[in-house]
Amino acid sequence: MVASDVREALLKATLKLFAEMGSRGATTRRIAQEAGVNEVTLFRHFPTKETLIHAALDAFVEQTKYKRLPEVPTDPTTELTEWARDHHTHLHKLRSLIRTSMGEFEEHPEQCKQAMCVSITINNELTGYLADARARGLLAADFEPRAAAAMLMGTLFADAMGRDPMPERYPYSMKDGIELYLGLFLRAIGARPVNSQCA
Amino acid sequence: MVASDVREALLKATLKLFAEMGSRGATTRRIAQEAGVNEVTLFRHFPTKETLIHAALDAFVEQTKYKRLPEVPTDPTTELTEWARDHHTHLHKLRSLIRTSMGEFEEHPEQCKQAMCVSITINNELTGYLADARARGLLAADFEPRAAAAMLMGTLFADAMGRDPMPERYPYSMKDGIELYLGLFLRAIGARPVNSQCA
DNA sequence: CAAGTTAGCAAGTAGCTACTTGCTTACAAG
DNA sequence: CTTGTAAGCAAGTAGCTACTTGCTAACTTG
Repeated sequence: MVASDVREALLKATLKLFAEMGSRGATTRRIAQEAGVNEVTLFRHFPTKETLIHAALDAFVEQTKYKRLPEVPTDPTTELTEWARDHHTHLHKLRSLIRTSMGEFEEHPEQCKQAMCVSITINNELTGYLADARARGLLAADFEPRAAAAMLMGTLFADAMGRDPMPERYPYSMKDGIELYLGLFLRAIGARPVNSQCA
Repeated sequence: MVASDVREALLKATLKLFAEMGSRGATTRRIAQEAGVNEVTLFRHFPTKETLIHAALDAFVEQTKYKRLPEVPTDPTTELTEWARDHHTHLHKLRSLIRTSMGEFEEHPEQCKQAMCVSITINNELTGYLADARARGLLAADFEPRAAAAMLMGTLFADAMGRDPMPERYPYSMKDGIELYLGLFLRAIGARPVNSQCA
């Protein structure tokens, strides 16, 4: 086993255990065992547990890929629906990690911010897209792109985080939910609805 | 000090420390110190730490009060705006506790559900209100109340949870945010907007 | 073949964890 | 005044925590 393999195995194991039980629960013993290496080896690669967790989150953020919105908006209804589906899938896959990171905000604010920085980028991109589409006359003229972005992302976020703790609140499927949310959202921002009665 | 005072102090201290550092971080030693009692006294009142945390969350849920929507909807714009303001304040006050509980879902799902049960009730109430208002012709006829409720609550939830870890995403004040969200939401569900151009 | 690197292993550090035991003190009710 | 209850305190349990030390085995590279 090459040194870089050990390092990678440790980062992967750390991310998994961190998502499952937080930084207190992800003990060096458990991480080493999950990675299949000796605990001493862990400390030869990372001086402290804190360093290891930081590196694991860093590596995770760096390798994260997300679907980008088109630079030039042409069909908000289609483009936003497709984007929302992808973003929700992304959030749902990472729900444990996100919940754990946010849950540790009080104790480790920097660590939490580190994990959340991707969503800030995505939020900015969505805001920019909405502003562009509005400027091009594809949407209503009188809405605030930042708030609309917060609304769509917040809705998807809450759905992805809340589905397993509160299934009663989400009786419809993820797929149906996104369609329903998008229907409402598109009407809110004045996009061309499928059955337009008004504009 | 009466026995019930000790019990209450322990429950209060437990809730505070649990919100700050989760069930692993809220050690019996710290809880006892925060409550101003001896650690042995803690175990005389609660056989295990688990029991104590459960009781603390139980007491919290029981004493939680929230603003109710009117049973008969008459003015959705005003009523929902007022409700949203109150609900957001409520979420924001409890953000640490909510984040921590959700962060521990993987390890303690029942404990998480216990803390989240209030929001299920609130969600049902909002859904009912929207359905009633729609049936009375105060809103558009073609939206899904469950999805709309999830959207409004999700937006407020994400705002309240995300404001301190990601201030960049919420450059506007809480008060302004709610107004912006409500403007969008009311248009989505076809409520009488303040400056109507269409219906 | 020699030298350096990397890992495993056994053991040990000091400190924290939930929880227990035995004894003492304070107070309130009969 | 006596009795029961609730609390404090000191000490101890067994086990886990991050992290260290010293030594050995395997592999790679010059």
